[in-house]
Amino acid sequence: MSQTVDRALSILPLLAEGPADLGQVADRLGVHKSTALRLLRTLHEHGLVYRQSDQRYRLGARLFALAQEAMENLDIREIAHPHLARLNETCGHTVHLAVYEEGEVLYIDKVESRYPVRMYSRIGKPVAITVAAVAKLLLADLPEPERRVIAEKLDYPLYTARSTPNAPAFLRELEKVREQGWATDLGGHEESINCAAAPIRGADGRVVAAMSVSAPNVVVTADELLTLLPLVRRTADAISGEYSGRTPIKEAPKE
Amino acid sequence: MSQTVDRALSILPLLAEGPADLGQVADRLGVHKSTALRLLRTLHEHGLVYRQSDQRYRLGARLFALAQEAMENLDIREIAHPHLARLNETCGHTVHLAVYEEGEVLYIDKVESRYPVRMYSRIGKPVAITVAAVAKLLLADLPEPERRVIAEKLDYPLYTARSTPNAPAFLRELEKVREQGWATDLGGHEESINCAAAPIRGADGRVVAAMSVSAPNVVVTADELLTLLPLVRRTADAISGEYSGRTPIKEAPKE
DNA sequence: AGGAGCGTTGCACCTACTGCAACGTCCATT
DNA sequence: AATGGACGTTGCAGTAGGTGCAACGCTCCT
Repeated sequence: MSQTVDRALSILPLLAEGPADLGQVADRLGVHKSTALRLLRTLHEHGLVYRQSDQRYRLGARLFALAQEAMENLDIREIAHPHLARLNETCGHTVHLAVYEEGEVLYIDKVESRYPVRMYSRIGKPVAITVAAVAKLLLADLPEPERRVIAEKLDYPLYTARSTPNAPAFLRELEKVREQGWATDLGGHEESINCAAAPIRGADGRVVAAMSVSAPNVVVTADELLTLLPLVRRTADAISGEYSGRTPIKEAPKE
Repeated sequence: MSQTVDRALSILPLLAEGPADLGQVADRLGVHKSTALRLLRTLHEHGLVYRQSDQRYRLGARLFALAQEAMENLDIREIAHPHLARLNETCGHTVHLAVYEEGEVLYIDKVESRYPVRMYSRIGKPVAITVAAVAKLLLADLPEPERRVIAEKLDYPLYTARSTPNAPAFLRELEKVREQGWATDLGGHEESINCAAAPIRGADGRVVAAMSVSAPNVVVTADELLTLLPLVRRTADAISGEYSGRTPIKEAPKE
């Protein structure tokens, strides 16, 4: 491990606490002022550190730019796929991955069931937004006013007797889903199909995608499917972790 | 300037473009694989890079956290946000908040009219500094010699026929903006988009941020947008008042 | 089973990082 | 106005430690 880089990077969390001048940085790093100066200069050239008008150092704007660009280039699908495949190996059912985009919920990945009886769905196709378990999770995470606006605008087709009938019922369901952190669709879209879904969250805690397992009654009952929920949630959490770059940080660098 | 740190930091923008393996990083840095490995390891220990399951490297969670903290230290943003949101409620258009830092102008907040969900999506991106209304305001407030130096160094891309063509034109525009206390961008960046902007000032009268409303021609004409100018200026003044009235002291949490 | 590609490690060399001390500048104090 | 102190900055000599090389181990593909 590189000492110089290590020291330089140690400056960042230090500055995250608030602005500091050269002396303070040098002290807390345990190095000579001149050394700290050179490190700060290098950080500065890369825009990670900003020198405010009173000459003290602060975290710089390039940090946003980097984080922002990294977000954009992150492909949930790519990251999630191995997890989805593994889940499918374990339970055998169809696994879906979906995102919310401009008023629609879209399937962006799918691993087919090993059983001969499969549910129909297509990647890229908008899902039945008022009933699908993944849709509930994605909408439940939106700010309340927006949820309301969307709910009012939607149609509520009665696919089955258990379909969500209207906006108030939908909003109530969303509230419930939001609180419990998972969702189901028990025959709300097609009479014989049940789903259990869990949210995938980004570094900021917001829901960026949702995943589900689906199976028809003829293969497993709704109750049996629900026993998979912990597994689904664990898988979703694993994807969240990887997506947000959450490293099991070791508390190494003290002395 | 420290070579080692310089190399290490050069990895970050490289990874922001997308995941890369050791060989790719080493090649693009122009160093031996073993060197790149050690740099990456150090970055990894600090959580700035993350190693995904396929062993490729990516920017890590710590970077997002730091960006977040850096952003939170900008208390203008906190103060301004409710005002921006209210303005957005009133006029329905996109509202931006931007600051100047180290030769760049960056959006630090945005309220999007149509897709409030994606409101963080472009924050952190440098703006088109030669044409954006907020950029003109922020640069116009710099001391004259500094303005000139910056203006000389800039590129003047012709996004549209109305883009600022060169340094003299830009300096003239800045002078005008400085005197009138507001700025516009009428199709200078994208043909169909107009903006009207106003400055936010600190207690000492210096411009600390700038805000704007933007709307495409298809929604409102440039003239109609300009009728919002008084409202934008009043909002900016309200933020200025609140910002300068408050003690901008951020206490360090330890010691 | 063999080979290619990639990450990893130990090592010797010498780059370039470090701490020191001296200098410049700004500000507060006398 | 003069002086002292605090802080940032720079040139320099010594050596800590970063670098590239080459060899090794692993996994995956043929």
